[in-house]
Amino acid sequence: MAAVQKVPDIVVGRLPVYLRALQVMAAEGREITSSQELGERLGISSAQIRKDLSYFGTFGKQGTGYRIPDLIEHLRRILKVDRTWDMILIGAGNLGHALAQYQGFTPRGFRLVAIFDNDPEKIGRPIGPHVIQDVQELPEFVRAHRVQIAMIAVPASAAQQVADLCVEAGIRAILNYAPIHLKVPKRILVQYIDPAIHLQQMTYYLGNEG
Amino acid sequence: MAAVQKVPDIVVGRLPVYLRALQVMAAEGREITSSQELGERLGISSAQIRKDLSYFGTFGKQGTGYRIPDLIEHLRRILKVDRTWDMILIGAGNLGHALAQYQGFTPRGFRLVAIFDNDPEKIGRPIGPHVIQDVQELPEFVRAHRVQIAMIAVPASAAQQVADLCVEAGIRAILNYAPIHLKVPKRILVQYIDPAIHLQQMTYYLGNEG
DNA sequence: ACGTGTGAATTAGTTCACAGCT
DNA sequence: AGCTGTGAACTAATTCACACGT
Repeated sequence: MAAVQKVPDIVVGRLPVYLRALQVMAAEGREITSSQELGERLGISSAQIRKDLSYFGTFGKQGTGYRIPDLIEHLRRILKVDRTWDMILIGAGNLGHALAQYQGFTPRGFRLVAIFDNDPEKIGRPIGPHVIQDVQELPEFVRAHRVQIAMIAVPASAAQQVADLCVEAGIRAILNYAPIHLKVPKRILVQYIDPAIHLQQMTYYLGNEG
Repeated sequence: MAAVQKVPDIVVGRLPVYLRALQVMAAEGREITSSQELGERLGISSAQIRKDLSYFGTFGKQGTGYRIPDLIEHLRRILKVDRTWDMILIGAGNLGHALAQYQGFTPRGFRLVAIFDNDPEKIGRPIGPHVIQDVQELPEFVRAHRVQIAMIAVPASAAQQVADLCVEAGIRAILNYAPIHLKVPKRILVQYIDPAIHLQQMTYYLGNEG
C-alpha cells in the first residue's frame, strides 16, 4: 500500500532511527536483517517496525526479512535524504563551532553552506572551510541560494529574533538549540534540542540518593 | 491527587518543557499564568497541561490560574531539580568543548564535575575550569564522587565501550550524543541527542523543490 | 519453517465538557 | 466571569495473531 493515508508524525519520527541503525548494520557488513533483529537493537517491538514500514510500502520478503541496502535506499528516499540539503547556521559560539566542524551531517544528507553571527569580533573569522558572515547578509544569502534549513545556536535572548529573520528570508525548517520555544507560522517546521530537557526527564526517574 | 498511579513517560517528558516556559515567564516578571496562556506559548492544548499537572497534585487556583513561582517550585521538586546533579562528560572534541563551556546547565540543576578523554594529546589540558582526565580514571572518579549522570560526546565507534565503562562504574543516566543506539541494562536511563535525526524528520515534510 | 504485512483487539493518550471554587 | 481539575468520550498508537508467500 502506498502512502495515501496521512502518516502519523510519530511514525515519521522513528524512520530516521531505523535508518541510522540500518546504516550501522551495513557498516558491519550485514546484508539481511529482520524486523525482530532491528527491534531488538532499538528496544522496539518487531510489530511496530513492520507496521511503521507498511505505511510506505512493502520492503521485505516473507520468510527472509529485509535486504539492508534496499531498505536503506527506501528510507533515504522516503525521508528525502537521497539528496543533499543545504543548511545555514546562526551563532558562532562554542556550540556553533562544534556544529560547523561536525562531520556527521554530510553522510546523512546535509551540508552546511554558511555561518552567521552578529558579533563584529567574529565576523570575517574562519571556522573550518567557512567564514563567519554578518547576520545582516542572511536574507540575501538564503534567497540567493534557496536554503530551506537553518540551525539556530544563539543565546536564548536572540533566538526569537533570529527565527523571525529566517522565516522572513524563506527558511522552512529550523533546528533550534536555544532553550526557548519559538513562535513561528504553522507552515514552518521546528525541532528543538535542549540537553537540560533530556536531563530533567531522567532525574525524575533517578532516586533521591544523589 | 498524589502521584500514586504510574505517570506516563510522555507526561514526564513534557514537564521540563513546561518548566522552561515558566522560567521564561518568570524572567519576564510575570507572576500569574493560566493553562491556556501556557498552552498557547507551547502549541499545546490547555486541557493537556491541566491533565498532565493533575498527575502530581493541584497547583492552580480556580478562576485565577497558577502562581508562576509556585508552579516552578513544584515542577522543580517533581523533576528533582530542586537540587544540583553532578555530571561527567566523556569526549573532549568540539562538542565536548561546547558542552564543557555551556552556561545553561547550572541554572537548571546540573553541574559538570569532570571531563574525560582517551587522547594523550588532550589529557591534562584545561577546558574552562576543568582539566581533561584520562578515561582510565573514570571508574574511580565516579565511585568516589557518586556521580549518577554521564554525557557521552565521543565518536560513534567508541560510544558503546564508553557506555559500558560508565554503567560498570555506577552511572545510572546517560545523555548520548553519539549517533548510535546504546545497549545497556534496563535499569539505566538513556536519552539521545542526534541533530541528523531531527533534520531527517523535517525533510520528510519539506517539498521536493530543495 | 520462517518472517512479512495487516486487519482486529487492545492499550494509551488526548480532548471534551462541566461541576465547583474564587 | 473565569479558570481549574477531572471523569467520560473520543482518538491515536501499539500489539496481537495469523494468512500468506518464500
